[in-house]
Amino acid sequence: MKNEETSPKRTRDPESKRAALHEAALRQFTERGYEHVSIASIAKEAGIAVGTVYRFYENKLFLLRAMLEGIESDFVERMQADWDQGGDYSKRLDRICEGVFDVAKERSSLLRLFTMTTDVVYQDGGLPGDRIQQQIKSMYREAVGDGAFRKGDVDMMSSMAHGLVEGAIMRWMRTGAPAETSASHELANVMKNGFLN
Amino acid sequence: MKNEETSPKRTRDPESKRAALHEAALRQFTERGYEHVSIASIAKEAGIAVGTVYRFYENKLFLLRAMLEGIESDFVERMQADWDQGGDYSKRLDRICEGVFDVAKERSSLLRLFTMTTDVVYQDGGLPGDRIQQQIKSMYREAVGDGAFRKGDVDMMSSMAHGLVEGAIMRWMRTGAPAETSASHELANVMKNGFLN
Amino acid sequence: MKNEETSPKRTRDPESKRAALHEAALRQFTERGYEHVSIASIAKEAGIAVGTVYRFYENKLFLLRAMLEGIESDFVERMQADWDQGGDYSKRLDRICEGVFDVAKERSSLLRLFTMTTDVVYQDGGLPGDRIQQQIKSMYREAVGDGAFRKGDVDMMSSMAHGLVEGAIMRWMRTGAPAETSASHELANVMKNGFLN
Amino acid sequence: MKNEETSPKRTRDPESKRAALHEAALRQFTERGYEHVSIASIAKEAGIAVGTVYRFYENKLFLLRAMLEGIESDFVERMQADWDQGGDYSKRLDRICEGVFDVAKERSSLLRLFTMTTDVVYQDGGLPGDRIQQQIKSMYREAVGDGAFRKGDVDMMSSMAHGLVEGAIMRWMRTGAPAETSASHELANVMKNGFLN
DNA sequence: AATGAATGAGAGTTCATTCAT
DNA sequence: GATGAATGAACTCTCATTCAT
Repeated sequence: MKNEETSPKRTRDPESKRAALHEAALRQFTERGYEHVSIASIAKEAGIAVGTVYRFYENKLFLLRAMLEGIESDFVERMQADWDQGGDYSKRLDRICEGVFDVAKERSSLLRLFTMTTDVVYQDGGLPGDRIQQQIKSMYREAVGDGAFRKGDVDMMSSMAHGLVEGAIMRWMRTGAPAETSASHELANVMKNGFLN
Repeated sequence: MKNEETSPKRTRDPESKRAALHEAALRQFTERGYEHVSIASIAKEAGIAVGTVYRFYENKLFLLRAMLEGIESDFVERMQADWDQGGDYSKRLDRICEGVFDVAKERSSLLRLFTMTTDVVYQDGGLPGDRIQQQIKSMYREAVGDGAFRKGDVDMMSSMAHGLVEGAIMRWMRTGAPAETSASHELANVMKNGFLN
Repeated sequence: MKNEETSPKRTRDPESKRAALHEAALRQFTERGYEHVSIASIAKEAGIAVGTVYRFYENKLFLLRAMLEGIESDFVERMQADWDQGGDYSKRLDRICEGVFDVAKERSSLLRLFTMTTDVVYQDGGLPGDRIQQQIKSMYREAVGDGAFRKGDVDMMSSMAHGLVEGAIMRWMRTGAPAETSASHELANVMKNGFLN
Repeated sequence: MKNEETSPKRTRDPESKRAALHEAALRQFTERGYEHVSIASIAKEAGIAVGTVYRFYENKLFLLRAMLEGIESDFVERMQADWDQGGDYSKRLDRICEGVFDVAKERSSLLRLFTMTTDVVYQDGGLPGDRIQQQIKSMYREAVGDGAFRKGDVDMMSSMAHGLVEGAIMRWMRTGAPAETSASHELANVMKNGFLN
């Protein structure tokens, strides 16, 4: 069953195909932008037929969404987990800042794609990042209830917090500097000064 | 300003044409997304011929860029002006925060477009917002030199500041709440706590 | 006839599969038109695999032809049988007219399909209906030889007779009115007046 | 302005283009069937660009319909005119039978197409030929009111009359025999015997 | 014999751009 | 300068057919 790349046709297991498809799509979407990438060109790079793409995903947009879906969850879940470890709020912020950089590192290509495709993915008024925003908001509310965070319009405060994190990560993504640990420390500091009582 | 109000279409004045073109393009780009808007449909709404669009702009992308160009400058210039009025840094931050909301308000449609088209405008690695980022960075550097701002990786710090502002404005853009003044106060507070020594 | 009614799908008996195939194809062709029905969708409704369709018929067109083939034979054979019972020509026409409505009734779905697919089935210059036409022609010739039918260009006369029958049946198919018996009487009357000496 | 076929691009008046388009479409639809003809191939034969086809017609089906539209009117109008000349009903039938063969002759290619495309043009339950059918029905009713035609289910009678005419014309279309005059006489005879009192 | 995943040619349609008028 | 008809490359998506399992 170990096909040696000799017979290009009708072989390989579905999951390796899906992986190749994602990989090719990710690379091309990131480099040229969703709208400028054709299914044909993705299929070609992935080594599958055009029709096969449509066995995996109903259409081009669903392909993009499927790829993006994971990353938002990754952030949300990691933040939740870090938060739930408890401890004082300063400690929590430290952990969360570390956590988001971890996820960003692991998923850097996808993250880049995530930030590129605003106008295409969510047409219903939703925005990519909304789930993360929600997560931040609920943590914020809890912390305010505990008297740990400064008061203010919750939506506005959590949106700013979200922007702060995004800014930090975007910066780090572009050059890798400052190193991850240092970056997460700087972020945590500003968060504490900006939002902690 | 000397439009006769008699025949709104077929205006002979080129600048009124350009204005109509921008208006139509802005509306359609914002509503349907750059890629899904055709030159023909913009031209029609603007009351000019397809070919005439190409007298104004070399191609579709140049039209978009031209429209976007202004808004980044508007922010940069306003921030610079507010900054240059001097005074202590806390005062400056107050002014700048007010200023950005002013610009955001005046240019809200364009700003929306600005945040929608990430993947289309800059393919060379540049990002929309880079000029604003630069502006923040240079102000940040100056303030650190004066001992007013906390030290840190300048790129990271200014990128976070940028994110913070963006988050605040995005929030405000989506619902108009909290009211402009209040929003700018909240932003200014977080900025002072987060970045001021 | 030994279907167990237990598991209607995945019958092992090839003929029941063929029947299911025909049934599904008939329904879908009639509803959506030959060209807009996919083999996959027929196979699905019939509860068999796509590949299995190709065990029964070489390709999609052969499937359609096979389905249609039967109905032309049905008409031809019934007309022949009714004619062969002999008696005077007026009686024969009565019988034949009854007969065609009988067949039309039994095979109404197929008949509808038959009238829908003109441009697809016969590309060689033949037309659906040609065999029926031939049958009518040979009966006509015989009746003219006997001095029972009016003379005239045999092809033209039998083609008109064919048209007359078709017109009557089409009318009846669309609404079921007038009732079968009445319809066949009206047809027989016109045939007698029109063609009998 | 008399372009000598020298510059294949961007010339010729719209009507010559539309004519070429119709001609090419008619030929290809007739020969290969609507579904097997691509817009590209029609455009090529017509000497225009694919996109130009879409300037004339919204889509492929509209092209077909536009081509067919005329012929039904031609028949209806001619029948009406012939009928309206008055005289006894026998005379009217003579005239009408001549008339339909005239139209059939003038429009023979279109007529062939008309009879080929049953399943494609009218999806709403209507059938090509329905307007002709209606026309026959209204004439039939009038003649029955005058006591000139045999009584019977009006729908059935007129549908048979329609079938008769169609049968005659189809026959004549296939080989051109018997000659037009003779063909129309035979048709008229059968109509008179079949329907006149 | 039966399956259905895989194929890829080919379809209809769109639209940025050109250029004769 | 302004126009908009014309262009044709390029797109997404479909589906008859094949063939490894």
